[in-house]
Amino acid sequence: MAYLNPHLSQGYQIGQAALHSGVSAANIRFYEKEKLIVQRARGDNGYRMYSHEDLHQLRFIRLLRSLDMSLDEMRTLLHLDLRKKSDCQTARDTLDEHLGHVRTRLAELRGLEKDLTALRAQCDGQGAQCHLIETLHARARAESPDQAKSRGTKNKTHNHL
Amino acid sequence: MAYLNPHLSQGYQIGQAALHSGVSAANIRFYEKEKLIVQRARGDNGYRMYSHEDLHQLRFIRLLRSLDMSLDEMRTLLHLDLRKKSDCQTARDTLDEHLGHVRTRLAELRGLEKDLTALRAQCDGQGAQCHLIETLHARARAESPDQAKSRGTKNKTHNHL
DNA sequence: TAGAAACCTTCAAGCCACTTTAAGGTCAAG
DNA sequence: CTTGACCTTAAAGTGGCTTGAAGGTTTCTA
Repeated sequence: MAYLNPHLSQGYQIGQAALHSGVSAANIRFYEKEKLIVQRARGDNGYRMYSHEDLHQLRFIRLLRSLDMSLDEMRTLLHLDLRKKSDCQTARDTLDEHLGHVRTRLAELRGLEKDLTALRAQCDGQGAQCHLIETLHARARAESPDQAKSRGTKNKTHNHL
Repeated sequence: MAYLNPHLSQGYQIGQAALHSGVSAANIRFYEKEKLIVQRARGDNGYRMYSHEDLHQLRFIRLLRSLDMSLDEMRTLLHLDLRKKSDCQTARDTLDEHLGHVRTRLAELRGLEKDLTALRAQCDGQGAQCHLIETLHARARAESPDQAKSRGTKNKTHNHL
C-alpha cells in the first residue's frame, strides 16, 4: 500500500520533505519561486529531490515563520555568514526590529480587547435589552475622523501581524 | 484655491465624504463594490453624492474596522434590525466571536514576544560573540515537525488579525 | 477664452503569504 | 492495463485594501 520512494539514495521527494519539515509541498514550491531556497537539480523524472540539509533549511524557515517573520526578514537571516561580525549585528538588528513589530501589535490588540470587553459588558443578555449597536452608532456619531485617525490599528509598513 | 462643492444641496462629493468620515475615497468605492454601503443615485455629472446619514454609516464602518472586524462581520452587523430580539442576539454573538479571535491572537503574540525576548537575550552584543543564528539552527535541528505543528501561530479561519 | 488645477470616473494590477484548482505526467502494485 | 499515489506547471483565489493609468468635469486664474 505505502508508496515508497523509488530514488531514496538521492534523497526525499517533495511530499516526504513536506512531512519531515512541516512545510507543505505547495509552500515549498512557493519558497523556491520566492528564492528563499535554492533550486536543486531534479531527478530523471523531473521530480524535486531534497537532502537532509535541505530538510534542515526548511525546518529553519518554518521556525522563523512561526516567529511571524516576513519573507524579507527571512531572506536577510538566511544569507548571513555566521563568521562575520557585521552579519551578526545584522541578525541582532533584524530580531530587534521584528520584536518591535510584535510589541506594537501586542499593544494594539490589548487596547482592542479592552474596548471590546467594555462594549460587551453593555449587554449581558440578562433582563434589560441589548444596547450594543446603539452604543456603536452613538460612538460613530460622537467621533470626528480627525480624532479617530489616531485610534486606527493598521500600520502601513509591515502589517502582516 | 479651495475647491468648493458645486452641488452642496445634494450632499457631499466622495472627497468630502472621505474627509468627514475618515474613510479614503478609494476605500469608499471599495466598500460600495463589496456592498457594505448602498449604491445611491448619482449627480448629473455621474459623481457619487453622500448625505449626512451616509457619512454616519461610513464612520460606523470605520469604527468597526478599528475594532478589527472583518467585512463579513460588518455586513452582519450592518443589516441588523435593532427592534428585533433575535438580531440583538446576533449582535452579541458576533461580538463574542470576534472577541474570541482577538484573545486568541493576543495569546499567540504574547507567546511570540516571550520567545523572541528570550532569543534576544542570548546575545546582548557585549563582549561574547553572538549566538542568535546558531541557536535558531540548533532549534531547527531539535524540532520534529510533529511537535512543531502545535506551535504554529496561524489559524486557518479568520486570520486577519 | 485657454489652460491649469482640483476634483471626479472606471478598470486593472499590486501587496503578502499562501492555498486551491485544473490539467496533465510518472511510477509501482493488483 | 487500470488504479491510485505521487509528482509537474500555471493560474486564480484569499482579505482589505492601495496605487496607477487613462480619461471626464468643473472651477479658478491669466
